[in-house]
Amino acid sequence: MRTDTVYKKAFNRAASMLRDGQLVGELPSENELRRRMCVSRTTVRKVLRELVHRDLVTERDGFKATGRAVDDNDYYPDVETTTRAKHVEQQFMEWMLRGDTRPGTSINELELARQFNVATNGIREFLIRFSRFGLIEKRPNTGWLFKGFTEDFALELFEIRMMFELRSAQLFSQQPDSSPLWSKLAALKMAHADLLERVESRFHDFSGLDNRFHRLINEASPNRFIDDFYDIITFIFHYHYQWNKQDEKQRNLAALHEHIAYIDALESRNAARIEVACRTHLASARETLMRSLIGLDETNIVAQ
Amino acid sequence: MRTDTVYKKAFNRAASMLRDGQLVGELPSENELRRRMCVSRTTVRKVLRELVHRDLVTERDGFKATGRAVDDNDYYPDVETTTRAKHVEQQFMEWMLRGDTRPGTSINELELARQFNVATNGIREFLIRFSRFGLIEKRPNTGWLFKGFTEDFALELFEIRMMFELRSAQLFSQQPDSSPLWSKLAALKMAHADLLERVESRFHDFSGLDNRFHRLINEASPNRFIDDFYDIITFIFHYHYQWNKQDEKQRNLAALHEHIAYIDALESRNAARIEVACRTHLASARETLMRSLIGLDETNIVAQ
DNA sequence: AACATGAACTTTATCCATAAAAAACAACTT
DNA sequence: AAGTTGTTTTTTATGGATAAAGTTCATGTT
Repeated sequence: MRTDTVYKKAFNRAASMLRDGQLVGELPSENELRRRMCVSRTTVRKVLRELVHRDLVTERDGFKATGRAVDDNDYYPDVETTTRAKHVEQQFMEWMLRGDTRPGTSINELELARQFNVATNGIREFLIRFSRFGLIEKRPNTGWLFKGFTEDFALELFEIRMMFELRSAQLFSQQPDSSPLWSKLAALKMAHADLLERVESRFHDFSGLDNRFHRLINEASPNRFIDDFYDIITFIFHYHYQWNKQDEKQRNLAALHEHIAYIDALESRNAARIEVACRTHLASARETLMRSLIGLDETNIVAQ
Repeated sequence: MRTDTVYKKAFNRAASMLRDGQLVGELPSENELRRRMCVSRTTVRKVLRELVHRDLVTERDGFKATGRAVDDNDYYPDVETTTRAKHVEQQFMEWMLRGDTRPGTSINELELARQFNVATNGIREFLIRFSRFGLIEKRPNTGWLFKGFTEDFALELFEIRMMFELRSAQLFSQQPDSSPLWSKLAALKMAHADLLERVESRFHDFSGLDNRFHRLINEASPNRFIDDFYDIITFIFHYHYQWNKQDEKQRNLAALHEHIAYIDALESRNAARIEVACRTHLASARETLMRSLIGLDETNIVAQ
């Protein structure tokens, strides 16, 4: 059966809106709510029904208004708001990056399905989606081959990333002064400076900034293939560093400085300077990844 | 039910082997056949059973030998040797490229499933696979958006292609003299010269050559992301030109000459010359595609 | 006419079932 | 021991069913 995660997530969102006063007194129309919550009216109605049922919203002669205060345990737990597909993704990534899955291992849909407690269909769909990341390969009628999260992979990934980023950075710098992206860049520079001051406690915020920065650079002259490639990077890094926190503060601090230099270079519009700053930053990111891959390897060897 | 296309294709292959004398007298072992036909022994046995049943192979005391001559209608028809997934692919590509599917159209899994006569699962898997081509986009819980086989698409595609190919061509030219790829390149040059002589009748053969050439260039310093990207190109061109044959001979003739110039440039190992030849060739390929896109557009407008 | 709610209908996300194909096991033969 | 064939087990490719979510239609209000 299809999960009702959409409803539950919407419900939680509605509860939050009630709690922090985004909804007071009489409720807006179903259509208005639908727009605000980005779900269909059918789902809005289901949420409303439950809100009324729990007295979080009162209904009198068809008029709905806020009811009793929202409690912490009115919320559905997080697991229940996560799609099956997302679950598969998370479990697979953990299996791949955390477990001792070695390059050359073959992946068995049925086995994963049993392990993750989903139908084989879900596994297969995930694997098809995931195959674009270059880490697995389909062999028809037979299964999938795990090629390994290896040094080679990192090198190939960064080779492309370097090409794309150099291209985008140069194009970015060639924009007219009138482009609104310049002020976005300035804002981002400020955000970097801010974070730098609070880095001791907030170094986790870096990854969001990193993402915004690299996406901004691509915005100047968009290319869907470059965007897609950046999705791969984001995805891989998200999961990899989620389970590999060594030196995180250190790493992020260094990257912050590199970004600032890189932004300065962009603002200077000096092609050579941009190239240096860009190369420096990416080379450093690559080294960081490579180092952590070797770390991973050793962990696995020890764990065996 | 799963189709038995693997078996039927294997059967046809076995029939061909019998027909053109690759199998005479006593048959090799099941394992040997399995290896030659790239299927499991289970399938080989099924094929053998049917061959015996049809007297194409005789069996006496467990010894099998070739039997009566193979007839044209011993073969299973082509449709029956094509996987459902492949069918979906073909029908979808036709629907997209041939029909008057306009950018912005939304794609409905259920409708396609009915139209192509397959389960929705198959459609969905195809769409997930196809989404990497940058022509469609998934909107969760809602469906897919067809972004259009447009000029933008072609431009973005060729921008990346240019970057990749320039990179690969330079790296190719920097290989040591001892690399076996040089002789492969020489062979390919010969094949081009050959084709050039017979171009009047055999111009269709160009696309195979084109593929071999561009893949060879990538072989010098492989990168999985570049390979994957080349898959996109191959796929798109395959279907696009399958239904768009205008000027085919003309086009291929021009491309043949460009290839030869490009190969000469590679052999000269002169970076500047390589860059020029590569750019020239790709620019021309891009123009061809763009022209045919405009043609497509007009056809659609007229057809409406 | 523009918006609300209710109800009916359609499509997506998900699970389950099963024949075909692959892989593993077993028992022989050279 | 290495290679055969026969048998059993496992896995993949595909179809089918259904609750949840989205969309459309109908009817009623301001």
